[in-house]
Amino acid sequence: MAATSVTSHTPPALAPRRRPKERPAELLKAALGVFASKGYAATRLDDIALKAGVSKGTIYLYFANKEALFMAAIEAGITPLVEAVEALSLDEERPSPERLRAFMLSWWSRIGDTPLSALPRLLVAEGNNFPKAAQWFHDEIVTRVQRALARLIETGIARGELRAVEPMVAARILFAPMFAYLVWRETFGQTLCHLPPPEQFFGLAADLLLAGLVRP
Amino acid sequence: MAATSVTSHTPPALAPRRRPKERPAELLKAALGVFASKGYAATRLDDIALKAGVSKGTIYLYFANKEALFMAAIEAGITPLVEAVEALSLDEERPSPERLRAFMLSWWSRIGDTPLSALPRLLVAEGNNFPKAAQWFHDEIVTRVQRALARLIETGIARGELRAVEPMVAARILFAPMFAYLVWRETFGQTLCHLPPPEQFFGLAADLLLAGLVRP
Amino acid sequence: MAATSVTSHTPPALAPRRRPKERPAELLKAALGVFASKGYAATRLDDIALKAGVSKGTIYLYFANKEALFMAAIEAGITPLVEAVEALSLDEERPSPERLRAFMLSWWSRIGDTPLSALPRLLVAEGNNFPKAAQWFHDEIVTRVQRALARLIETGIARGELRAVEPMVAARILFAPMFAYLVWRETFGQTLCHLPPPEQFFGLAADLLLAGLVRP
Amino acid sequence: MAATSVTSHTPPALAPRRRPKERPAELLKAALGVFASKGYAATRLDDIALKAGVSKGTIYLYFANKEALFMAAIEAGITPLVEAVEALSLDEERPSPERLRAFMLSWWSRIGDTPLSALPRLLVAEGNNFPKAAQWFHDEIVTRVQRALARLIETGIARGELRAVEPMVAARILFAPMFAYLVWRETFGQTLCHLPPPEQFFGLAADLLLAGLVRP
DNA sequence: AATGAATGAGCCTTCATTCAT
DNA sequence: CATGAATGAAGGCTCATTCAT
Repeated sequence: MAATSVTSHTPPALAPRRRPKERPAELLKAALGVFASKGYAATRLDDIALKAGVSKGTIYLYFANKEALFMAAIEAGITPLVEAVEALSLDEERPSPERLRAFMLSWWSRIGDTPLSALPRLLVAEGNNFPKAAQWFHDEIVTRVQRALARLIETGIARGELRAVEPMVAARILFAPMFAYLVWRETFGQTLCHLPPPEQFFGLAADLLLAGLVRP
Repeated sequence: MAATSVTSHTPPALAPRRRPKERPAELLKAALGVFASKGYAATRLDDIALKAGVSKGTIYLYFANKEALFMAAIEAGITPLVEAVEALSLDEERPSPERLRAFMLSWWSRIGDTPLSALPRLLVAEGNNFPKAAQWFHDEIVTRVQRALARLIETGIARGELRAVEPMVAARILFAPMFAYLVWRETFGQTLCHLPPPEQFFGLAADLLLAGLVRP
Repeated sequence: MAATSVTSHTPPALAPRRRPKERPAELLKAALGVFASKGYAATRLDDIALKAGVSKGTIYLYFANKEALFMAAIEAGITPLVEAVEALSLDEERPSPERLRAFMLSWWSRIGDTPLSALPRLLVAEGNNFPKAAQWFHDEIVTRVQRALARLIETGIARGELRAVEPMVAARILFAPMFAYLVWRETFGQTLCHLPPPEQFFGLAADLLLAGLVRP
Repeated sequence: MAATSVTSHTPPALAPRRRPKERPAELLKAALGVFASKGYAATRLDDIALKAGVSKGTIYLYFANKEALFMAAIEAGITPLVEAVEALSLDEERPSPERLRAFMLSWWSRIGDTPLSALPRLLVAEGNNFPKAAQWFHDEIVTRVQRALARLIETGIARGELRAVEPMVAARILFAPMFAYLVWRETFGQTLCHLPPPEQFFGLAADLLLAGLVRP
């Protein structure tokens, strides 16, 4: 009837499972996992589809293209990360040194030791290729943690518990061990690079830094 | 046709002629630059060839394939980094607190503030895809810095200048601000993320951490 | 809650409800429109479904596949075209020159100036990919118009009104302006290609051609 | 060394033949052939590459993408077509009726009966999808033929050989049989649609139309 | 009957790799 | 040594087709 090669489509084979409402979230979760593990360019949509238990074409029912999926996955990762950051221990009743120590430890248990920890390394890796995403991550997460720490320090100074230091700079410094420990573990693996256990690391970090912060 | 003397007088002309001996090094430099900026998968050999002022085929005269070029570029970046690390200030004569402060500042001026700073971020980004390279970088660089710091601390403890802390763990903690500051600047840019100037940052970092280390 | 009578009074509402019997025809109409506008390969079933106000899957309730839909759309277009051709002015009473002129003008008003005009161009475009359809169109439409013209000429010759020419060849020649005008307008647009208005074009065409046909 | 699936390229196999200077023209010729036969959307770059004796990737060394190749192929087809049109018989010495007849016949031998004849049908088919190309074709070819015919008619009128008719409209009408015969043959095939031989067709067409044009 | 989510083959496009010059 | 034309495998994306609901 028709010319050769103009029409020649073969039908699907296996039965599809339908969960339209959950699909986007499942896809985003799978996407974030693969992106975080391989990076943007090395990730094939096939991998994501496979991980999500879905065919490649399904992705395009929910996302315009690879980049849109990436950005959405970042967003889907940032949201709970923001929540986790906001939930970090900030008990105002306790003295400042205790609060700082608790903040560090709760950072680890609520973020560092969870799947949320994949995001920071991903954004460090893709920061150059996706400046918008990097900026966004910085504004939403890094800045937020830093501000929480800075407020904690300011309160401590106001209460006379801490020395008068520049709060935003000190906050960066307090944040550095938290960030570095997480990135190291994500990049090199806990054991491969002989990272001390988190309790020991954050315990000593708090000891050392607080000694400098606390008013004699 | 013309008198021999006439033509033979024409000088060797402006023939600076490329020096094949330097080719590999030029390629590696270009490669490291592009890899560090875009990551492994997003880097095209065309880009590297263009940056090196060479044709794409030339790369294959010196390297077996993209991966070999990548590994060689990493190696070519690690070597001067190791040298820079070894050259970090370790003046044994001065008291320990001064030595630590000097170490931090010389880290910044000799590494953080130089093109060498591109490498750590690249390896954080590609750690998952090239575990061998990551391990290698960790062993050669991270461990080396850490050991230098640990030795410094051990000496300080032995001299009675510093409190008795676990040197390797304390070294990690001291290294964290150095590492974090560098990664932040590479990823988000000095100004975009409102990073304090290095002197202020490392100055306060040394103050705080030393307060915890120094024996009262 | 509310009185039964109140709610039960609400009328059967505005439920004009689709009439499944007309579905296939609506689909064919939509299909022909899109196929004619974009060609077979560039047409997506989505477009057709959208235009028909139906979901994509519905198409498969009535047609085996895209090709079957295409052929059916062609057929659905050919049928009224055949009818229109058969209805073209053939008043045997009038003298042959008048009959020819009337034939041309009624071609334009009954076919050229209606949606039926989309079909010829579509078949010119897809003739190579769908030779069966092309042959079919030619046999049903082109040949029919030609035969009508040829009969008209034969009668005129028999009556002594027209010169003795090969009727089938002369018919082709008379058909050429009709066909060309239609294709030009469909392809380039009436105004974009500065086509003269149909009355002028067909008037002059009839003048010129009849001068050659009519017996001096 | 590297992570699985990050790098896994296999080398080419067969020896490439190098004719860089002739490549673009070969590609354009092959492309025009396939596009004209199947239409834009149904044409696969593989087909073109195969026909040009080249691999698919080679196309992208010379053309940005499928559409650019299409437009370039059109252009490559239009150029010789314009030349052929300009070379159509316009011998001013002979009387106008002879000139018109010669014009028609030379149209057929120089264009209709050559590979150049593929282009008009292609542009009729793709006119809706590529309006720019259609407009271009119309301005370059259709208008040019029409103007040549119109000038011929004007001269004939000025010489008193032809009746006073609107030259541009009459030109369209004279062009119609030429255009229609070509499109019919391209679409339905010479024999399949019982097209009379060109000499007979154009001979009678000239007879009929000239009878209307020539001054009694 | 109708829907629309899901599928997967296929096509355009890229790019690491090769090789004749 | 160096080039750059050529290759072809792979990946992003589309869309005809199916099927559970």
